[in-house]
Amino acid sequence: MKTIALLFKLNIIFTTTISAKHTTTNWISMKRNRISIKDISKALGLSNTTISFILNGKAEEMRISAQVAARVLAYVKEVGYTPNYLARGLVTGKTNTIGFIVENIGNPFFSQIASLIEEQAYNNGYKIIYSSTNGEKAKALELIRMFRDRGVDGYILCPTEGLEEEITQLREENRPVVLFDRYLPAVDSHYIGISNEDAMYNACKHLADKGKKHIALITTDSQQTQMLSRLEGYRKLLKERNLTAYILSVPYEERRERLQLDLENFLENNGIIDGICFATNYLAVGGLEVLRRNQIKIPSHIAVVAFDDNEALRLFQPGITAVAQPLEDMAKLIIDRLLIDLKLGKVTDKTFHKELPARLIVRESTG
Amino acid sequence: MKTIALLFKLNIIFTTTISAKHTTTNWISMKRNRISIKDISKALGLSNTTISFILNGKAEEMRISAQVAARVLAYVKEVGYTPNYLARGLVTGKTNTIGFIVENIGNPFFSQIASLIEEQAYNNGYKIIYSSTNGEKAKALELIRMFRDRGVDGYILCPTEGLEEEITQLREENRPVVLFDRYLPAVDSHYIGISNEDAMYNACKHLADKGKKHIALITTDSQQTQMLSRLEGYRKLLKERNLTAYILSVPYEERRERLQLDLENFLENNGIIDGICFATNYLAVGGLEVLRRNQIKIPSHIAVVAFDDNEALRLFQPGITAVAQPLEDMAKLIIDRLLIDLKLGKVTDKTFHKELPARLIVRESTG
DNA sequence: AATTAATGTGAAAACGATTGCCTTATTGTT
DNA sequence: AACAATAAGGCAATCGTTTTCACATTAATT
Repeated sequence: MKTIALLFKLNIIFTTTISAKHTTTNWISMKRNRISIKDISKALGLSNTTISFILNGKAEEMRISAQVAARVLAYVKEVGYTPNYLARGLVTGKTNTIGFIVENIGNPFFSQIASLIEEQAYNNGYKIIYSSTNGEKAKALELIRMFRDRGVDGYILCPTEGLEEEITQLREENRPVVLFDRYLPAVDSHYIGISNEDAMYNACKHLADKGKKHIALITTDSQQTQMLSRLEGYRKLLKERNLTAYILSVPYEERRERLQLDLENFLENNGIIDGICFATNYLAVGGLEVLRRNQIKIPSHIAVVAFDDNEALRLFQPGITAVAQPLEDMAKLIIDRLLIDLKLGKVTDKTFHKELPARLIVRESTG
Repeated sequence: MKTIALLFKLNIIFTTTISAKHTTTNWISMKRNRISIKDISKALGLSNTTISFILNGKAEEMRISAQVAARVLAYVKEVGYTPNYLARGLVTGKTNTIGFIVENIGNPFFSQIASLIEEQAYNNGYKIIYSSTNGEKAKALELIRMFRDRGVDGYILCPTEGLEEEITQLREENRPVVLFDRYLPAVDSHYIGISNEDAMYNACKHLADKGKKHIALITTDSQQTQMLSRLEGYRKLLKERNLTAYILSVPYEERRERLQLDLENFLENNGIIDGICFATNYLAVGGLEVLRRNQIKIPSHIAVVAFDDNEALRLFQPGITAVAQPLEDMAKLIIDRLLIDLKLGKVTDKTFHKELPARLIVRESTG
């Protein structure tokens, strides 16, 4: 027992610090106040070259004397110089920026992996520029081009369908690309994902092993590879157990609006269903709401398995068994792979295509 | 069922362009293949100036003849020229980029608002660079500086404590800043948030109205304004109803690890508690797990209200009443405000300080 | 016819780095 | 003493734009 209560001082701590600086310039221009290499070289009676070499750790290599180097570094620290990345990028063609394109950053799956990728990128000196496609090809294309125009060094993409040409193009231009979550069969590119077929197979198997005979798959009609593989996994299990398939395929474009109604109809028309696999997280969340509204008992009446795990599922009562993707591992592989190409300065010829195993988190204790 | 397969012509479109320049270098360098203004002016027998003016819509203003303009635009479209933003940024000092700093993009509250902000920014021609502070001042400072070095035009910050000087500095340099979720009392800056005190007051009131007499607040020891205000709201209601305060203040730094144990102890030592307000979303999620593990009946034994609404709470059974922040409105206000300063080219003297009302979503039907 | 005023363009200087190639000591060799 | 080799740094071009002037036509004015 500790904590509790406490006095909360409404802190006025900082009032002193605020006033002092920038008294002379009543200028209204911004940016002009930043110190540049030229300022440094002038102040120290050296050349830009020398400063630049020292700043880039090439002092020895370029035979700059240790004293000069020390003097420069000291001065740089003193005046708090930091390089202008735009200028540097202009000449080097590198920006230390990675373009990160997801379907929707508001989706927990993407935001979590984003969080992990961001951290790793950051640790390697890279910043992230991100944007969401909402699954629209047009937006995705626009984003890729915009990123290119801004000189991002590499791309992490959750591709929409129809991006084949553009991605091929990127690779031809020697711009490192890593796809994740899904890939494009017609394009040879690095890809990190999970073994969706196995994962879904296991998920369904779990239901079957619990004695469920009429297992449905709730999915979308999108042709994204991860969805197709999950479908395959479902099919495989059904075939193995000689079960009938019940598939509800919600139109991808209207997945938000239609899910609820479509699912209700589907269940009504297929009263025999006693198990459901949701092929992705938003379907699971929306679907569980429907089940609840219709007072369907889980898992006795219908048992449920969801793809992707997250807070919502973790807290759901009764426990929902879920397929958890190894987010940390994926993030690490993605970044590592991208960094290899980035360091190399060109796209490697052999593409890396890795599918990690997913983990089935069994939650319902009661059968 | 359609698609799949297709033939993707491995386009050789660019091979011509690539060879022409830098023939000497049999370099494998990238980027050199992009067409520049200079290429255009050369090809069309015009000057860079003319091209630039036309491209920037200043053709009329600069009295470029309509025919020339048309010719240039046609050619530009034909060769698919797009400007190099780095070069442009170097001279204009603008990058059309907004730095977006949140506590953790993996947190649904932040990722959802990020999604909304991104969309609005995008519609206004701005891109987002984002990063997470994890609540650490040092990381926040580093990020702000990194963003500055990259020449972002404006900042959207969810500030940690201790950022007063840096933010003041930004404003003095005329760099637009908008804070959200919380603000820094010692700094005069734009801020968009919700009326936390009222929101928490109403949340607690809801519990009190349901007859709860021993209402606890689960919060952190952070001095962030939004947390302090929520505490005030809680205090206000208790005072009004003449109730005793039960406050569990989890150390902010160890909020993940300690919450569960601290909460269990807290409840054990205060068996009389019959209502709980969670001051923020991760506390609610973690806390509800504890309540469930301890088989505490909600709301009959302990009634619960959570701050922030999200999928997890929406799905939780029994329904958990929650304080929902008006994310869309906040996002819109944030962007609008930032755009005003951005268009203006300088920081407006009067700061905008807006607290939107939050909505209490009552969920438990049974009392 | 000469001057002025529009019109349309272009030259060149930024912006702030990076980098290939020089220049000048200084030291070492024979 | 003459010359090469090395050490320590500097010059200036370059990246791709934007933007300030200046210049060259042509049309209009007096």
